[in-house]
Parts: sequence; C-alpha cells; structure tokens
Amino acid sequence: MTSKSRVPTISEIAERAGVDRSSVSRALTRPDLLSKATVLRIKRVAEELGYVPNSSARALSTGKTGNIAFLVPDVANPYFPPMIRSAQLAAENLDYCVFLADFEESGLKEEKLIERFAGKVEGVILISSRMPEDRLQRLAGKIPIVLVNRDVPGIPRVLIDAGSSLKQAVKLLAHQGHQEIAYLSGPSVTWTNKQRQAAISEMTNELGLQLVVIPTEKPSLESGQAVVDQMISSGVTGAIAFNDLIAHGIMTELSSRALGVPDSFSIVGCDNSISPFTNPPLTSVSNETTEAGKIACEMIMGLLGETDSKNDQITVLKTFLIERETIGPPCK
Amino acid sequence: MTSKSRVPTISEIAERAGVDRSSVSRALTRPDLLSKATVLRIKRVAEELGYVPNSSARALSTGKTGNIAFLVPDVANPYFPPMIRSAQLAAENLDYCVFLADFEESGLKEEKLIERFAGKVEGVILISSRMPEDRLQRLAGKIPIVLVNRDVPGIPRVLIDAGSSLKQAVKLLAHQGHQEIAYLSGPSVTWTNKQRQAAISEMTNELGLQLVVIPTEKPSLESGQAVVDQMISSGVTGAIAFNDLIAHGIMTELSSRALGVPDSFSIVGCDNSISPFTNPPLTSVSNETTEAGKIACEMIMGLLGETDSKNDQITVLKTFLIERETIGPPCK
DNA sequence: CCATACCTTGCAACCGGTTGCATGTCAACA
DNA sequence: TGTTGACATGCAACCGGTTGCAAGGTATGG
Repeated sequence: MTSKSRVPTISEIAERAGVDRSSVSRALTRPDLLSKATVLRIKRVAEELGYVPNSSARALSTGKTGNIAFLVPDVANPYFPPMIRSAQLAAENLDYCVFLADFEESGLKEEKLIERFAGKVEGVILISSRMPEDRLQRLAGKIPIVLVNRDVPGIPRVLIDAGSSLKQAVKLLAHQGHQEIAYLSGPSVTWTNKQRQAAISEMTNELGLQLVVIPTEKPSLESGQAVVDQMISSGVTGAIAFNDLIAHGIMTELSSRALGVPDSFSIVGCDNSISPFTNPPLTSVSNETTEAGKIACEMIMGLLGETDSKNDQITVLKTFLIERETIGPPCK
Repeated sequence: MTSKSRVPTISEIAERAGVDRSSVSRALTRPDLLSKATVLRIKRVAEELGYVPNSSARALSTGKTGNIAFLVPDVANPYFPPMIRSAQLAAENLDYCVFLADFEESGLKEEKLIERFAGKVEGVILISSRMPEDRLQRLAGKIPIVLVNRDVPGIPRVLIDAGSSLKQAVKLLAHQGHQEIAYLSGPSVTWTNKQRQAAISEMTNELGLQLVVIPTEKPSLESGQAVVDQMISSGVTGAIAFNDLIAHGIMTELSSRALGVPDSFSIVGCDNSISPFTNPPLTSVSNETTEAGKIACEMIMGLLGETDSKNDQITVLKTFLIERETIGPPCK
C-alpha cells in the first residue's frame, strides 16, 4: 500500500470500463446523453477507483471555476462573521466554494487581493469596499462584482439601511430630554458611516438638538474606550455609536470610572452584534447581515450567466430599533 | 469599447511579441532562462494587454492550485476569526489563497466539505475537527492535513494547552475558600473540551474540591444563560466555563437576576475572546489562536513538498491565566 | 423492405498554460 | 581556425477534463 497513490483520471476509468474518455465525462456530467447501462457501469468503476474530478481541468475547459471570493474589511469584527456564514452557505447550496480574505480596512490591500483572486473566481463580493469608485467600476467591467454596504451606480449592491432606526433613536433621546448628543463615528470613508451620520444629523437638525461628531480610530472596543474622555468633556448627555463594539467600549470605560449607564450617560449602539449581552443590555439597531450575505451571494450567482456588465439592481434591507436598557433621562 | 473583452492568453502575447508561447511562459515564470531583452519585451506586451495568467491552466499543468482550505466549526464564534485572519495572512505571504468553510460543529458536514475541496486545494487545515480518528487518518493519506486542537497520532497538529492555566484557576478558587465548583463544559466530542475538563478534574481531586460538570448545548452566550438555573441549584459557589461566551452568558443571566459577580458567584472564562470587555472584566485564560493559525499554515506549507504521508510533528502552545475581577470569596 | 430519425458512442480538437528536448547562435579557448 | 560549451529559443507533448461532429446501430413509419 503506497501512500503516494496517484489519483485516478477519466482515462483510467475509460480503460477499465472499455469506453472512450468522452463517455466517462458524459456519464459524470450529462448522463442523459448515454444509455442507462453504460452510465451505471462507468459510475461503478469511478466509485471503485475513488475517482474525484480534477477541478482545474474542468475549470480550464468549461471556463467555470465554481469559486467566488468574499472580501471583508476585518474578519474579527463580529459584524461580519454571520454574513460570511450565510453567504458561504448559499454558495455551497449551488456547489460553489468561497475564498475568504481580510483586507484590513485598506482599499489598496483590497485591490491587491482582488487581483490575486481574479483568475480563480467567477465573481467577487465586496463588503464595505474602500476602493475608489472609478476603480470599482473598471473592475466591474472585467469580473462580476456585488457590493454590500457600498453604493456605486452601475454595480449591483445590497445596502443595509440603519438610517431610519437611528433617526428613531435620536427621537427617543430627544423625548427623554437630551439636548446635546454625540455620534461616535466609524471609518469615515465607508458608505455605512456616511449614511448613519447623515441620518442622525438630519434628525438632530429637525429636532433642534446639538450634535457632536467624535471620530474613532477603528470600529472596535478599544477605540470606544479611547474616546470616552472626549465624549465626557464635550458635554453631551447621550451618544449613538457607529456600532456595538464602540458602544460597548464606552460602557466598559464608563463602568471602570464608576459611571453607570443609563444613569450618567445614555448610549445607543448599532448592528445588534453583541448588544443583547452587554451589561446593561444595549439599545441597538437590528442587524440584517445574515440576510445581506445570502442576497449578495444570490446576486452574484445571477450575474454569472449574464453577458453585459451593466446591471444596476439594488436591494435595500430595512432595520429596526431594538430598545433595551441604555437610554434614560439626561444626567445633568 | 465592448464590455465582453476576452482575456488575453500567452498565445496573443507570443504573437504580439514575435516569440513562441513557451518563451512567454518562461518570461513570466522563469525569466532567468531567457535573455534580459526578451523578458523585458514580453513583459511589456503582457502589461499592455493586461495579461492575467489563467490559474486553472497553470494548476492543471503544474499540479499546484495555490489554494488551501480552512475549516472551522463556527465562524461566528469569536474564538476563530483571529485564527482565520492570521492563517490567511500567512498563506497570502506565500502566494496562497484560502477557502473558508464553516462545518457547523458537525463531523458529517466537515467530511462533505473536505470532499468538495479535495480537488481544489493542496492542503486542509481543520480546526477542532469532529471527524472520527480513522477517517481522519485515511484522509491524511490522500491530502496533507493539519489539525488544530485535535490530537490524532500521525497527523501534524497544533494544540493550545489551556490545562495548566485552568488548574491555576482552580487553585485560585480554592485559595479563596471555594469548596464546590462547576465546570460548564463545551462540545463533548472535542479535544479541547476533554483536555480542559480533565485538567480541572485533576486539580479539584488533588485539592479535595467537589466538581460538578454541567454540560451546555453549544459554546455560546445563549447556552450560558440557559444553564444558570442548573448551576445555582447545584449548590456551587464558583464556576469555570469552557469559554468566554458561556461565562459571559452566565454573567448576563445572573445580572438580570440581580446577582452580582463575584459577590454571588465567582466565574472564570477561557480563551480571552471577550473577557477584557465584560462587566466586570472576566478572569480568563489567554488565547493563542493567532499564533496557532499562523503555525498551522506554516505547517501545511511545509507538508506540501513532502512525499511520505507520515509526519508526526506536534506543536503545543502554552497559555496563562489572566486574573481580572470575577473571582472572590464564596457567597455562602 | 427501405428510408428516416433518433439514440448511443467514439474521434479529435480544444481550454491555457508548462516543460523536456532539440536546435541554433555565439563566444571562448586551444 | 576548429572545437566546445553556454546560452537563448522553438517544437511538441502533456496536464485532465469537455464538446462539436460524425458514424454506427436500432427503431419507426410508410
């Protein structure tokens, strides 16, 4: 028993079964073209030999790799894994395999990765892309692309709209009596952040509230902790964070200073990633990432058959505010 | 400008540059075999045409796909993403692409996925594999495999040893006066859980403590919340959880019943995934997943050149206990 | 009983690279 | 000046499938 057992090819099956290679190929991919008996015989031989089709060869002749790429800004951000999972599941059901890559919030790295994947995949799903619009459009002409949380005309995209929920959060804060609130912003280049900030700004204007925008380094727990000083000194009594991670970081830091939530500050998160499990449970915006991943995957599959590259379909997923225990009346 | 621009092949470059296809191939992969001038000319033409090598074709003739697969039980478990990231980064540096798949804690699904990837990758990294030992060994004879947190003789593996840290945690609890403690166990089939439970059991025996093992449904926040009743009624005064998620779930549930930590119960987590950010900060065991991912990736790369399938290298990563604020004297 | 159509299968080209071998060129050395 | 060897490049086979076309066989209908 040699450990270096060569993998069987259709040629060997063909020989064993006394047919041509083409018949083996047909038996395995288009059995309707052959007689029942032949298909059965060939399949049995294939089984015996433990045949596994060489996917490089198949890809070469058909032009279809059966792979897609899924690029995220940061795998470790809990916002993304559910999306990764659902997209992968959807792909799997259609017999596709998915490459995952982390572009570390960098548009340059993103581009490099796409280049590397170019020959290996039939399409690319980009989450929160940081690439400039023109380069994205150029790229979309060469390979099917679907964007999630990035709005570029002419490229199919799915957008998770947290805007209306955040407006509602602002209303809620106003209703409790808050006059000045902060927005702890996320990555400034992202569509997500722009959209969230715009929605909040719009509503604070409408209600006559003061809005202080405080940028964070990264959408992470650590960054949330880091901006607490700034938040306190800004004089606000409530804050909406770009995401749950930042919100949780703030709560942790406040807690370490013996400042309770919502007694000393009201805090609202976004994405509902870890909000059910903070202490106290964080008011946040529902997270449609699972749905988004699935839809993005289905979109890209739909694109594969198409010939023209102009496709402007756009799906917007609605969110809703989940009220928990981190909003109260202002402290001062 | 047609959107359906065919991708250029070496043949077109060859024609444009007035050389044979083989020279183009050499210019791109083994430029030392050609004259400086020719290489330059060919490369310029390739650049002009925006040539991208067809990796299926390359894979077919070389037998190397340049891909590996990375299988995890649950992408959404925060334990894994850092490992995914570091493995992918390591792979990237060696010009490899990585497929990611989630086998949903199921050995069957795991096996199916491996089969699907079989022809597309040069090696597979399995995290916390659920497959039976004999099947793993058979598989390892057909394709290079590296295991993480699974101990099967004959298959290269990297193990994260939380045992000594957990023993230390038991000592700490004993030192505070706890007589009866619980272990909230993880997936029973995993090496990780067995190892952790064995270590804890060994130390409680040694110190003469009572140990109650309470199984959890999944290593998740929800499961942690679900076992709190059981934990309370078991009469223990402290608990060590299989991971931070379970520990955090317990803390959340206790908190919702107005039971404080460590005043009413002492809690210890494991993996240090979210423990720095719980309220109060959770005492936990350091997490060497980033290192593990990197090492696993390097291991598999080392395997690719090898001819024989017997390779028993094993790397054990040491952990340490991170003391925070969830251990105190027993309540009753 | 012959013509026609369909069903089954083989032949051979093709997908786009890589690589062993042969050929040709030129310089160095005797 | 002839020989030798190094270097540069072309030729052609090969990797393992897929697929258009054609040939042979069988059934069907007139």
